[in-house]
Amino acid sequence: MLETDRSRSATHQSYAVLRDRILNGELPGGTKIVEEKIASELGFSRTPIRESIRKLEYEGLIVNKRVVKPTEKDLRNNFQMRILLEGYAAQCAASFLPEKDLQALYECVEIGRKGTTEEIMDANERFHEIIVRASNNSVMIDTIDRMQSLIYLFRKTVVLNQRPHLIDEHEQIYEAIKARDGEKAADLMKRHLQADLDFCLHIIG
Amino acid sequence: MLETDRSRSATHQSYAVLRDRILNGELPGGTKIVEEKIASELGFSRTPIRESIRKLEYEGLIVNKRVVKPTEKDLRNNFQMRILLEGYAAQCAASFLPEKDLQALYECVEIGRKGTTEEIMDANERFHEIIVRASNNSVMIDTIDRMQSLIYLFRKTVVLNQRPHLIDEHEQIYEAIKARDGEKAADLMKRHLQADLDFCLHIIG
DNA sequence: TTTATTATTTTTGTATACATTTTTTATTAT
DNA sequence: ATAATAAAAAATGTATACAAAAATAATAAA
Repeated sequence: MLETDRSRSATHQSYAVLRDRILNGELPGGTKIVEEKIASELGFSRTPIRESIRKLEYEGLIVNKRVVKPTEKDLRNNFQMRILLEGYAAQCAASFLPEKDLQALYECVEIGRKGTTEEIMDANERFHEIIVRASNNSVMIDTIDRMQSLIYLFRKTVVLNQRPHLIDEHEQIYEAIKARDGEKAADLMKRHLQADLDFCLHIIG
Repeated sequence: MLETDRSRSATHQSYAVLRDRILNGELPGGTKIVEEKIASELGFSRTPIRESIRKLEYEGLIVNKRVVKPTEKDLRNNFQMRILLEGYAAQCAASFLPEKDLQALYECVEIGRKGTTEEIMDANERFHEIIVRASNNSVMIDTIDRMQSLIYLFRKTVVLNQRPHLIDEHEQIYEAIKARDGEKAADLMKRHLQADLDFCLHIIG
């Protein structure tokens, strides 16, 4: 259904719409966000709009009342965080990951080889999510969650060019986790993210 | 001056007051936070109070409309994050830290030995802050900033018992940074935070 | 007494109005 | 024409009112 979902709060609805409009480029970086304008556009009052804007500010999608225009530095900063957190998470995964999740991880690799672009993107996201959850650390999970939007925003420009070896790297990480080799899993994950960053930087540079 | 500061917004004022009341124990863990009650208490309307509450929720000081009661798990999660981020920051500091900051770092160590309890606490906080800033990564800096309140809340119970070797450890970290030994600085920082965590857990356990 | 069910009250969510601040535009002086 | 200032407009911050939802208390049935 495409009509607005009356079962959720106005705040939640407007947040979701705004967020999507930013992520899909409908509201490009630099766009001024004016409460009243958004409010009348979406058919809500300013009050819930205000709250969604605040939430988007916390996620870094809105800065100074404008849609963020992430810099190369932002990209580096976010990836450096991911390298630290997901590296650690991969190590945890090697120690703790239950069989069920291990299978799910492998499915992501398989879809990465055979799926449609859409499916591949989902699978990649899921691959990382499973590993992050293995950290069993809600602070980390929430932090990475908050960073997702910004990273996605950047990735859009990159995503159509499928990066070579991406799935191979995932498979290697999967193998290391399966073999319960924490050191190796962490190291591979860090290299994987670094390569991803380098690829992004190369494309936009 | 103790009277409310009219130069700042109601949102900012109420945020600061609420935050402090939570941190100093005036609003102990588990206390139900009711917008209307706080509003009339502080002499503002619900609108700005609502916003401050949201902000405190993002910081983790309010959960489900109640003042957070951090668990041992929360403590561990937060410290694990700090170990990763501040370990990395210490490494950066060894590479990049300007002379001026290096001196400031040493002053923190000195105050740690000679100062009053109040001064020591401030110096300890500053010591870590200088190193975190050396990461030159705003995402990291902001993340650690957001975690401070929760950590402080927990620390309150521990802070009166001065932990042995704390200042010695700071000095060692300072020395490693001064010697531009990134590996060592990171390693010492990680051990330092782990020791801090263990001490906290021991006290509350 | 305990458990369901229904009133009642409290609290939150949202709309609206107005006050304050910020931004833009117009005007004047250099 | 440029910079400084004043006037106007726009946008945000805050208060208040009411509607919806959630929590609590009261009542009835098992």
